[in-house]
Amino acid sequence: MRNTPVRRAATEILRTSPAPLSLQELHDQVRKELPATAYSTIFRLLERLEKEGQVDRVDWRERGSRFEWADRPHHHHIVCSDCGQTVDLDDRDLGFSERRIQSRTGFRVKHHSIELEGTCADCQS
Amino acid sequence: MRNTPVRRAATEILRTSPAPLSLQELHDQVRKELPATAYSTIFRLLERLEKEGQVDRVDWRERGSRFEWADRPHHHHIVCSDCGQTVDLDDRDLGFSERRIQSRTGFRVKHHSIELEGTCADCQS
DNA sequence: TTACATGCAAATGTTTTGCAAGGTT
DNA sequence: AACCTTGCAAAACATTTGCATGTAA
Repeated sequence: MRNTPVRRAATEILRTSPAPLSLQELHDQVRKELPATAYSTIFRLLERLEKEGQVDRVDWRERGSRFEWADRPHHHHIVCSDCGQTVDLDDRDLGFSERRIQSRTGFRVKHHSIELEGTCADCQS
Repeated sequence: MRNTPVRRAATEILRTSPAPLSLQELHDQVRKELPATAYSTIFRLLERLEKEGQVDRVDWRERGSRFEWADRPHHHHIVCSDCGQTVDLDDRDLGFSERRIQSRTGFRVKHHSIELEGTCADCQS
């Protein structure tokens, strides 16, 4: 993959983002530095990064697809519906085990997607 | 809600479907009985049934939004990626507890969405 | 008769693609 | 120079809405 300005900017933004970004959000942020950047360029970049496994896609019902840099191990998210704060959760936090599912259903589990929504401690007061 | 042919057909199909249906699939099935039925009619019907809580929406990453009759209690799904067979799972099956999340994160959990994909026992052989 | 439901067509919104021009190696 | 990337525009899809007509109550 060639080292171009758009790619440098986009990957830097993705790497340092505290929460997964939508295509639109990433495009907006890249354009702050490189205003001429096309939406389709970001589309193709994310498509490619996802295919190569450098970026993971997260699907939230109401918030659409979002992307995050794939440097952290497997995890899920809980998002605050008031302020948007996102916290990562791993399978252990969730009590999730593919083995348990396998023994209950006979299915061999390939993927699982778990997304939670709630109110963070700050927004509860 | 008025008792019309389209609604009778659509609700009967939804009620008896073994797995959640997409808008497109429901439209196709309704048209087997009522060929003139418009896509937008099914769109509006689902929109309304969901709003009234008679139908639940399920979001699968690659399979899009699907709808199921809301007569069963809260549950999730595991789908066979080979044959499409869908099995329901409840929170107990998954080891899931909102209380645990709450104590680990401080978040008060409002919703959670869990979708699994795998290979069913039949397709493993 | 009245108000809701439907079919049709078009508007919106989103995701994807084709292609010529420009940039990286 | 060769090939990959990009911007632009349009295509392909999917979702949603407006409106005149049909139909249940």
